[in-house]
Amino acid sequence: MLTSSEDLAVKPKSHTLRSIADTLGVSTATISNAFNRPDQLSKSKREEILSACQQLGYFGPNKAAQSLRRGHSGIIALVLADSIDYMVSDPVASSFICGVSEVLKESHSNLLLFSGSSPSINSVIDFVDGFICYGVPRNPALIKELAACHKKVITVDFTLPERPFVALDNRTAAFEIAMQALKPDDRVAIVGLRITDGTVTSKVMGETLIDIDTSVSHLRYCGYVDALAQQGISLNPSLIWNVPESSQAHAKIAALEILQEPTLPNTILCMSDLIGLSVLREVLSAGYNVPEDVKIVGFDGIDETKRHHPTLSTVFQNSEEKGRLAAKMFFEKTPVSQYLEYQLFLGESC
Amino acid sequence: MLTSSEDLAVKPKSHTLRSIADTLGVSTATISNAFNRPDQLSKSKREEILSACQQLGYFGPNKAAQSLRRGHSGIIALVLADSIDYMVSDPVASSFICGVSEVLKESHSNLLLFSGSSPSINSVIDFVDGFICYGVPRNPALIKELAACHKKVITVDFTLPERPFVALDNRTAAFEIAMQALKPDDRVAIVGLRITDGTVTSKVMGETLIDIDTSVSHLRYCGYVDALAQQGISLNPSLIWNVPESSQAHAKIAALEILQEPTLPNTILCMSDLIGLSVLREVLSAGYNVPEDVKIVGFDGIDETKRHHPTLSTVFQNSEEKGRLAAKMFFEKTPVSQYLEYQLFLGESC
DNA sequence: CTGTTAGCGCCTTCAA
DNA sequence: TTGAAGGCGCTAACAG
Repeated sequence: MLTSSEDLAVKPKSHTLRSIADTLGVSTATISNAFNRPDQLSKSKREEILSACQQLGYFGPNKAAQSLRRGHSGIIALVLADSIDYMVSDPVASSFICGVSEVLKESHSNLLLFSGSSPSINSVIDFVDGFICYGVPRNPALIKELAACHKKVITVDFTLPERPFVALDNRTAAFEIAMQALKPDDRVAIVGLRITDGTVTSKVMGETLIDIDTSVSHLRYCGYVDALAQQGISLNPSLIWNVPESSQAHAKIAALEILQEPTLPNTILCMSDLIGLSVLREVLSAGYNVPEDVKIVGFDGIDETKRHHPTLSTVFQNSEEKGRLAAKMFFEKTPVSQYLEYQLFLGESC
Repeated sequence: MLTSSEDLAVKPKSHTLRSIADTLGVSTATISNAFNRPDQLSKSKREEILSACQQLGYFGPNKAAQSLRRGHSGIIALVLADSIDYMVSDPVASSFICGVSEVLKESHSNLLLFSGSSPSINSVIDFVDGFICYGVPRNPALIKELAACHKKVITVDFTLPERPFVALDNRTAAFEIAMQALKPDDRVAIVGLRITDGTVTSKVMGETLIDIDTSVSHLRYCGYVDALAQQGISLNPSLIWNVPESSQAHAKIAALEILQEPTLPNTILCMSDLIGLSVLREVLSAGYNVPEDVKIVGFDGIDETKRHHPTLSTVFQNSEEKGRLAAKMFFEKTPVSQYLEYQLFLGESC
């Protein structure tokens, strides 16, 4: 009596497989099996053990030890292109995250959010079963690490040698939407999203464009240029801006600079809807008419474009579905790369 | 020569502390010390080892093993009130996540996103160093688990016995903003956010309100009721709605129902800005004037309220700062609970 | 169906 | 300064 009440009082420490086995008078394997391999012991014994554990406050084998032993944890890292704070507030990125998390939930896996500007994936690599990589990581070192990494890696909207990916055909989509907007003799400006490594909004001019051939920015840029060529329009190299992230604030700067140009471009190709909407607002509030004076094209198809008037012409992509695809792909034995469907949306902006 | 090139070719397997120690001809402790305790060996030896490891492609001790041994991982779980897909798209929640992630980055910790509707925290408890809990978890079982859990737990916007928390004084804030809006003889409706456990938007009527005394919903409700009492206004119990999550879609349903009421309320107290804005839109598009016919109050102070006209009266809280506070608190040895500042914002909606 | 054992990869006294 | 050894808590063969 005394002893047992003392035991209780003195036990703030948590149980282990071993300690439980001892107090229940069975071997550790039996406890382990009770939790992990129902077929290895009688149903009655199993239930007996499980309920005893419940009573004792033991909720199953330690996951960290389990992960060490088994070599997998059920945690999947989602590597965002940029810092988490930025990505979470981007509607396109957060839709993607939603899609991923939906599938992970079904698979009883957990989501580790990892920033693409972190110094190295090594701080988590041993904890996770692999990586879903959303966009080219801001830190180029991560690209190499992910390429070399021994764990499963799925890339999204860019490619890595030998790795399965899910992506939009950004080049074709950009080409097609631009073709809808462009007329011969248009004076065109491009507002690029992360087409250089610059961290402030500015004209691109001499700067070298970001060098990942398969990056979203590169492909959309090529698509726009393809369309210009097709229409026989020459692009004035001084009318290309770069914004480092898809936000109102950055885009507004570019928009204001465009409005300062000696001759106003009459067509502005933007690499995201957030940028497109921002440019649209500024152009309107400067007193111009859209699309009569200026035509504007966005990209992504975020909800806000539908609520806003004039509506923005854009490429609609289902980011949530993209997330689901990437996550499902993660769990396939032999994943095969996929392109995501998209739709052109012809709005009132051109 | 031959052997070394063969070695290289045959080595797809990754290194361990042991294997590295062997090939370098030192003990495992030395390698471990080189990475973890620079003071335990000569600077020169350390650098020699580190660069050899670099060469070999060994990037330091396995984190999973380290975590098992040391008992901590550098991973912190952020338990969201609801499913991840929903929370990420809520501007208030995502600002909070931003704040948290910002501090975690500085502390070189990683963020595990965990859904409040998960069946149990046990699936991650052994991987993480503790929990930051944003709002009352949808699954009540988690509340108990978190209360009993042996790891560090910080709660946000609700409390758990003996656990440090960061919160807004929701009751006072709700009281104050309601006092600004209310006039004696107002006919008041309340659109509550998760004030019951219902999963669809509907009138509350007989249903019991959510029973966590310290929950946001409960406190805001009390604050509104306090203000009504103060003004001598009686609340018609059939004019209380519950929306299960702060989204346009759900709020719209409540708004439309309110507009169907035989006598239109002239003051609508909403428990979030997303709800408030949605109600505002519906009221306007039904042809009523704001605030002449109907006054509307929101809560949170999200960006969109400033861009929208008429502007919404609301309580502004800095969610990002809240996130930072919670994360900082997590790292303190003896954290002390804190209340977050807030500001009343008097808009054109009342 | 149950128990024994050898590690998973590491850290940390302790002795040399 | 370095090396040897005992676990951290668990799982998967293998015996019994």
